[in-house]
Amino acid sequence: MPMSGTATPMPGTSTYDVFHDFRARVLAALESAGVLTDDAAADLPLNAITVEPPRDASHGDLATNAAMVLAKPLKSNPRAIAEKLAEVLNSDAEIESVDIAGPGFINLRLVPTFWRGVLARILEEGTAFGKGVLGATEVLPKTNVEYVSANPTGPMHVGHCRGAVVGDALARLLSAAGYPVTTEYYINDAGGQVDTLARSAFLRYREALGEEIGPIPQGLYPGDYLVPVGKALAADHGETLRNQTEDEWLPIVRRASIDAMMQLIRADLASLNVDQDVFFSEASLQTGEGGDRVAQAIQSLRDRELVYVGHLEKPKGETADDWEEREQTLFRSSQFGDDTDRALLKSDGSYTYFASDIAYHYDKYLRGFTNQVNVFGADHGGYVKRMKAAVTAMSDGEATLDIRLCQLVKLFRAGEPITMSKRSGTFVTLREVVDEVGPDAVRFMMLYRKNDAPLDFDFQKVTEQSRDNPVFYVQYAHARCASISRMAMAEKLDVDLAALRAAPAPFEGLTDAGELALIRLMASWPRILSASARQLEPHRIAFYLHDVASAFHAHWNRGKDEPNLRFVNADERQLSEERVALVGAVAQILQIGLAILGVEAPDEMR
RNA sequence: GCACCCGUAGCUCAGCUGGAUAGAGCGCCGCCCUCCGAAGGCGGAGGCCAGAGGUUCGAAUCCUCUCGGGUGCGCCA
Repeated sequence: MPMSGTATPMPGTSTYDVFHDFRARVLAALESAGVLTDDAAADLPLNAITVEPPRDASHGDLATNAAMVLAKPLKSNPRAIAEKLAEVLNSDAEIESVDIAGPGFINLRLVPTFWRGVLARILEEGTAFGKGVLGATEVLPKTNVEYVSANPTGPMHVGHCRGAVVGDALARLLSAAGYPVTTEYYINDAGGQVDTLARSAFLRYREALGEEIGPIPQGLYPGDYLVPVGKALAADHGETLRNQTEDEWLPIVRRASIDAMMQLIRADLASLNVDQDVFFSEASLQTGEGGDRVAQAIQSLRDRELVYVGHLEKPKGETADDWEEREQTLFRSSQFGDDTDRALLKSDGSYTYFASDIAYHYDKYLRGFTNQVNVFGADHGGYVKRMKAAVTAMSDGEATLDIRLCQLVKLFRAGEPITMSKRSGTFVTLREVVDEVGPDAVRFMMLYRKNDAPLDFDFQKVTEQSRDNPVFYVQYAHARCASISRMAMAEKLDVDLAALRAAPAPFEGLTDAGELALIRLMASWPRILSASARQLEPHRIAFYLHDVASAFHAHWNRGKDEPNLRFVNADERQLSEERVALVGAVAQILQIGLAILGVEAPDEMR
């Protein structure tokens, strides 16, 4: 086997992580160097010891801060510790050189054989490489990712797009890292807006029966998408609804309209390759089999003495000119970090949206989700504290809620901003965007930015086939890999991975710095995946893939000036096979990463 | 007024939850195709990390304040 002795992964780890491996070696070296004694170790900040890639590759392959971290508690100086440590590390056959640099960094350079062994390992793990990194070393909580949750009152618009993509990628990311994940859409089908929807649809129903309805009155939804709903109602119910009172027809029309809107929405989501596991109805919280779940959730807060009747102070904003003081049923969210307590009941005694949402999150907790993640638009930022407060309160701190806010997306066409307004009808739907640029471009661009940074989306740029366009750039790298494999086939190369791995000195032909750099970059994948999942930051995957693509394109181009570096060379069959295997590994990493982003990895882009 | 987010190259943004000389793309300047996909690559110029204090071996990163931009602010959903 290529990996000898100490190179075995950490116990229980299913995927190979160089950084874990060498962190363990550093800790072991600290012991044998006499730096760590059993009784001293307990008090030392061992968790702060990291093994990372150095910022500048010229420093080496790996760097550790161990000496700097330990210097103070051991009342020693970093260099002294580093020197002791270096001596031990130097005896590791897989470490080529140990350098002490800067304030006390220890830089390790590993022997090329080691990196070739890593390549063998990566190829052996295949598309499972990196999978479950976090789950292998700890028990991960049952996780629920809720996203989109747009009101079921019409088709989705671009504003929903980012949340949909981020939520979906987040779920894929967490799942890849080993979390048991369920994705969910919360249907807001209980508020006043669905009654408005029903009245709007009822108008379309009368229209379908031949009535002249004229312009759609203010306050109702004017969109054409309700026309088919009206026709369907006419077909199903004929004249009967028209002769009923609103109390009679409203629930019927509402049900039908919501169902129709959810069909629209789910089709929109499907066009982006988004499909949640669970669609949870807000209305079912009150009318479902479990009785009034909202009342139960409020009761659970009451049991914790977190509900009271009181008054809120007048807010300072401009919005409160018609303020009048009222007595309200309130939740003590301020005990959990919120700015003020929040209302659970309206003055007419009905539940607030917040109360329903508490019940919904309580329900998720009762279903076992102690790790909850919500993706919201930035305009719901004010809602974050109270919701987190509620989850903490109801679960007595057992469950955590993370909320990712997505900032606005600004649309451009060739650098010119596209102004959107519902009034003027220049209102861009999600479907229009996907139809024009395709799901891959939409998804990648939405993920090629931190979710809390605003995003400019230029229709022209994202369809451009050039390196300006990161979607294309990464996909092109994959297509290029595939092209090389085709070339290898044409040359009748027999790339037998098992045989290559089993060779006495696997991949010994891979000696070029560019080849080894690619292996090193690929070796950092588990680290990228775990950091990305821990931080709930799918954009890191996108940037990493861009790095991989860049390193690959760069190396590919070197083959133009130096033909001996080309991957496929008919005269060097063994070497070519090893290189094609390397290319296969690059393609594999790109596939794994793109799958998390939900973007295709095409074999051709002609 | 308060809360949350943001402020990094001319522009758009990364910066691995405190590490070494702060990076990439665009734009600008100069190069590389009888060659595995030039739909690509290489090199150059370009920075007081908004500002001021603080924490420590070490700060773009953490804390405080100031300035500037965004979002939101009693029963809507």
